Amino acid sequence: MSSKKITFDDIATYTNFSKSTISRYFNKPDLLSEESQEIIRQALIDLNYHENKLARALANGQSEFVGIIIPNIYLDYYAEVLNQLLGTFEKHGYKFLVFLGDKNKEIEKEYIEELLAFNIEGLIELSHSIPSKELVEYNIPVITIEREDENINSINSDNYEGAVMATQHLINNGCDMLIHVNTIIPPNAPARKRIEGFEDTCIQNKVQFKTCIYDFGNSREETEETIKQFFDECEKLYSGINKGIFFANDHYAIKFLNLIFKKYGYLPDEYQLVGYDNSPIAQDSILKLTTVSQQISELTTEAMRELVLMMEERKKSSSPKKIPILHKKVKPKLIIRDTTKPLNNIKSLTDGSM
Amino acid sequence: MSSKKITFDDIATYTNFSKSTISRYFNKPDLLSEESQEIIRQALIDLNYHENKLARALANGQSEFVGIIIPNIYLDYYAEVLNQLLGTFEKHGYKFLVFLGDKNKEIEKEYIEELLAFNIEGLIELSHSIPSKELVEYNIPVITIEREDENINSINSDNYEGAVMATQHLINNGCDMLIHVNTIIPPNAPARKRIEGFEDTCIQNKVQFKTCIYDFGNSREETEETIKQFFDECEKLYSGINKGIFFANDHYAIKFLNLIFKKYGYLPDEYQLVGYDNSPIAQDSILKLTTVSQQISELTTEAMRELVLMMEERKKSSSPKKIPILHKKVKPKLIIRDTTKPLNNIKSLTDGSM
DNA sequence: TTGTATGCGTTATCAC
DNA sequence: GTGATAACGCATACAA
Repeated sequence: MSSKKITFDDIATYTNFSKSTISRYFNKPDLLSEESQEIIRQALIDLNYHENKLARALANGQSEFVGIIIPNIYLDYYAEVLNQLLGTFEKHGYKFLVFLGDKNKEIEKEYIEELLAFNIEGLIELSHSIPSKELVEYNIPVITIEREDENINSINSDNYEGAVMATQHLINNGCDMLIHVNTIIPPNAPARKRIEGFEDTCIQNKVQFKTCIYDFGNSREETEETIKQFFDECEKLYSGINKGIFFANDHYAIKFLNLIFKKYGYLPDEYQLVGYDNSPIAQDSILKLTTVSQQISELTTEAMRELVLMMEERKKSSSPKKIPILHKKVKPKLIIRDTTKPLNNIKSLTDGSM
Repeated sequence: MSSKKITFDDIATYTNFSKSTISRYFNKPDLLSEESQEIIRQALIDLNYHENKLARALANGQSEFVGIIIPNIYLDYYAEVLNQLLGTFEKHGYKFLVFLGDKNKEIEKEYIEELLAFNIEGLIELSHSIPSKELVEYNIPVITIEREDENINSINSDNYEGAVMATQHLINNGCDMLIHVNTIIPPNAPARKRIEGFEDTCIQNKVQFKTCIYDFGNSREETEETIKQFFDECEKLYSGINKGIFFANDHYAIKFLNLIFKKYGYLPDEYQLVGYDNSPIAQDSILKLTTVSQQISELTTEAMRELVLMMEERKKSSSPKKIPILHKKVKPKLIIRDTTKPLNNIKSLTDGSM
């Protein structure tokens, strides 16, 4: 039926206009008279025309594609980031070509080549394999989210601030011993700032603290085993002390919480837990977890805003125009739920105002 | 530096070959002599050539694009499906253009138009808005996953079988009262089969049962409230009876499990719970949940396999070739964990063999 | 084994 | 306001 492809040529013959006029109808309709527009409009319907954006992209150099390289989508954080990014189609009209990165640098570079072969107008990089120094060399608009970004534009959550808020909250609640549990983080990764934020806050408040860095392995089992060991150690070493534990993510915190519940059947006052990420799991657990939200929605909105700016800029002036590198930070939010509560002592009252 | 775009023309001049020969180097290299190949190979490096797949696609009609329309990515199930689908790039080489569907039919149809404008070779539809009858009319290879599929090729999890396995397991374990909790499911949706599978199995085994359909609302709060009411009812109506509860998904089951733990501090023998989906949460809960895995990996592998077949077929014969509609089912898997266990009575021993 | 000519469906540059 | 013509970068039928 409508199998044969209708092109501008067909419409031109049908309407007795030229190809150029048909093209103008789409790109600069104001140049056409009202009647001409109406004639073409009708012809499109009569002939059942469907646009070919490949041809368009080839001719004008604008693919409307944005590439995304993301480590995976089974982690809540990445899934939500991708979710939000894809949602911006309505606003900006860019289509997304998505690749799963983080295998190794070479493979990821092949992905970028593939994306470039389709003339992507911009790239959003969440994967960690390619140093920012090399990303710059592709000479296209790139924005990174939550990764090493020394030489390139980026949007990051303010990890330092997030850690400060979590730590201060635990201190305000009257914890006497602060513990931070984290995994091995690559140098330059923004998440490292959480450790600094934690330690600085403890020192400033003159409170006892300990930073525990573990290798959590690559499987659920290893992670659970590691948390279990940490739990046993806590029970043994800090029994009777009011502990405030700040975990690097919600999963570690929930695993810990489950161990506590299995042993006690409830969360003893001497334990206060704070997670990170505000993943769905933080609300599906036996007690709803106090956590730090990275404000993913703002993170992605900002990322797209900046990327669109860069892409627009590029269309106008072909002059490279050396703008200083942009590192934007999004302030996280402490979400207080049921795994932290003020202990009944003076400290928690005075700390807030001092 | 390497800003100017190198084309086949440049390579042709550089090597004293013609454009066609350069093209052949990429598409039918065997036709070239070894020396010619070597010369061109070197020229590509010297000139720093980068292929333009837009031009290629325009010329040969093969975009290498597959469109995906998926309701969202914050639900574990969809996130994992997308994760797996994107992972097939290594195997098949198709690039994925991803859209978030399920707003309404009109918008989703616009997405499809957009995808068609980029000459996608095939479409994977997970969203529910567009009836299969209308999907067929686009006249391109389409495969649906877990949705209404009357008029179109599809891959579905065998929901009936999944429900049977879950129910039979509860019966074998000695439950005297079977309950199935589900939400309001649109007609024709494959998930409906779970209800049938549950009820049929109960009837066959002559065991008491009840099917509870609730409107779980659109927010976490509403869902929790509904589960809470269901829990209270269970406690009141079926106290002392060995209940086997089969939930439509892991989230409902976990919410229920949390309520039990908050009340009792453990899972009493009179409760046995089975979820559905094998979401990550099933293993992060206070007790690891017995659940039915949809075998997402096989679901997506099969989907891509079939889609690739259809796409290949289409390239060869332009004859529409009426093949019968394919409805493939993937067998789910019962994953037994800590929320079910055989009760000590004869029943659990004999039931299996009868 | 390689070259010539034409087409893919648009946009862009002039010209009228 | 509108039209002719040359790009865009590659593929392919037909020659040689």
